[in-house]
Amino acid sequence: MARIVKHPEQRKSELLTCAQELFFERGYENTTVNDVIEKAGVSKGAFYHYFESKEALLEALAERLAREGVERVADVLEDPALDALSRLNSFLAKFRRLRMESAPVMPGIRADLSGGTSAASPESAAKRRRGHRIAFGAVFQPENIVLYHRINAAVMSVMTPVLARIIAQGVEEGVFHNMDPVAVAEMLLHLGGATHAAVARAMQAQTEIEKDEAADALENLLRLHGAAIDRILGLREGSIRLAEPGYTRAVMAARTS
Amino acid sequence: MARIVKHPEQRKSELLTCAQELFFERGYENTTVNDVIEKAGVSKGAFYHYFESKEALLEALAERLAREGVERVADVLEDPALDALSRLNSFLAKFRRLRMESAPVMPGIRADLSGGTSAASPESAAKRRRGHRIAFGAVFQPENIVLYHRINAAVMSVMTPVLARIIAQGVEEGVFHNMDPVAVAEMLLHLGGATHAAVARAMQAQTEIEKDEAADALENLLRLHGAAIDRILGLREGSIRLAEPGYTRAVMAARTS
DNA sequence: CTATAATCAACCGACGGTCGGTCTATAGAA
DNA sequence: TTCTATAGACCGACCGTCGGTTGATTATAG
Repeated sequence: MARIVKHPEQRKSELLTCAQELFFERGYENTTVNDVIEKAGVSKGAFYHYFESKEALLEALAERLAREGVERVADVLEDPALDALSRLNSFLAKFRRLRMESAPVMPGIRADLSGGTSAASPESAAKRRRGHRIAFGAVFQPENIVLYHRINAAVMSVMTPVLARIIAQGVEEGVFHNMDPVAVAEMLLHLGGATHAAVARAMQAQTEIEKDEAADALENLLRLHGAAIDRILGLREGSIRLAEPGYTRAVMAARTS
Repeated sequence: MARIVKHPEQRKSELLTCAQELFFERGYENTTVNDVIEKAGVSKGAFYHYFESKEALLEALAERLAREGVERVADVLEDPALDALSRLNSFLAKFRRLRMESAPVMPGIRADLSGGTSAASPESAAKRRRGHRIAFGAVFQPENIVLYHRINAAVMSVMTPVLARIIAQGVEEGVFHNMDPVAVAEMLLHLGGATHAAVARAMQAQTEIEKDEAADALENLLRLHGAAIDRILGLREGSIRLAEPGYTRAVMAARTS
């Protein structure tokens, strides 16, 4: 076969992108290395030139997603005008959005970048992020625990210090009342896991009526989680707002199947 | 080979037990079906007579462990003398103990029931529970996310309603101040996930000094988690006691490697 | 400055070994 | 006999290896 040489970085990135799409569509276990190299238009040898194993590929993907995640919340961290509470609220909002966007499918958009050659085109981070939204929401399917938990672990480990800094700011400002920002950060992120479970449940909804109910339930739950965070941080009830009303429903409506 | 026929229930149980030991020692992925049937002294055919797939085996194991888990906390649920707070405290203590016991290895005990024939002897639940303590603590190794999360999911789904009932009692008694017991139960159990992560970290400790520090850190964290639960439930600080002082250290000391 | 050799990363794809799962046959219970 | 439990040879998918190739880059000679 014709030999195509590319910048190593780009190749690696393409492989990751193909893997990401396939993993999100079919799940990690149901995707073979051959699937990935076929989609990327690369040989076995090339693949194993870049990644030690299929596992390593997953790990690298998790890391990349985690990095992209922090990039997306970077602005709320850097804005010096924000007090701790608003910073935390913005952070949580962005974080939740991040979570949900890796789930739903925007129907119809899929056609314009599927196919084996998509990887050949130059890749912007923005384009890859589109890939997220297009994915089949497999992260929420039960068969994909591995995929989800790997990504989640990576995201948590980069997000913990970030969140901890915000909390530390709050403690310094005297608005948050707790010790050990890092531990509290971990707890809040683990609570995010509870949210994930709830989102997964909501995603199971089939009929319109079920979806409506699920969306309501989810928003209620988010309010409750918000209240829990209020209490953990020693804030007035209602300080943390996890649920912008209607957002949940909007996201769910955009989802296919 | 000689054909040995047993009560289906017992066979199934033996297969589960062998699988449990192997999974805990080597992890799910690193255990082959052949390993399991060899240890159990059974043919491939027999195995696939009882379980549709390797996956199904894992699922069944997770279910059994979850069932055994509720059995072990059943008494604190049924004791009518307990008020909600003491019940919750006992529940959390037992639950935490459950978590930790599936991790450490009691050195030296291992010899007396290892080997391929152990499965042939009659099995009491008590003996199987010993198996827990004997396991290599692989549940805390990073390569065993699958194993851990499957078990955890099963345990959570049976524990949620149980915990919810306790919380509901507390709300009725007017000592807990929050709504939706089920959602709160889920949150508390997810917090348990944070504990797990911390335990996993503590388990990494190698030298005696490191272990000591890790034990201290872990107890601090448990106190913090306790405080968080206090706040979520609207209790006086110190009502929930997750860390019996010294217990953490004792458990860690009992662990090999 | 050009030509050529040497080097090395990037890439190819056939092949091997492992392992989950299937299938046919049969022993024993009812 | 019939049905369930058991045996174990066999199949095929799939991860990873390995020996080899290509082409860009750099060193060296002319």
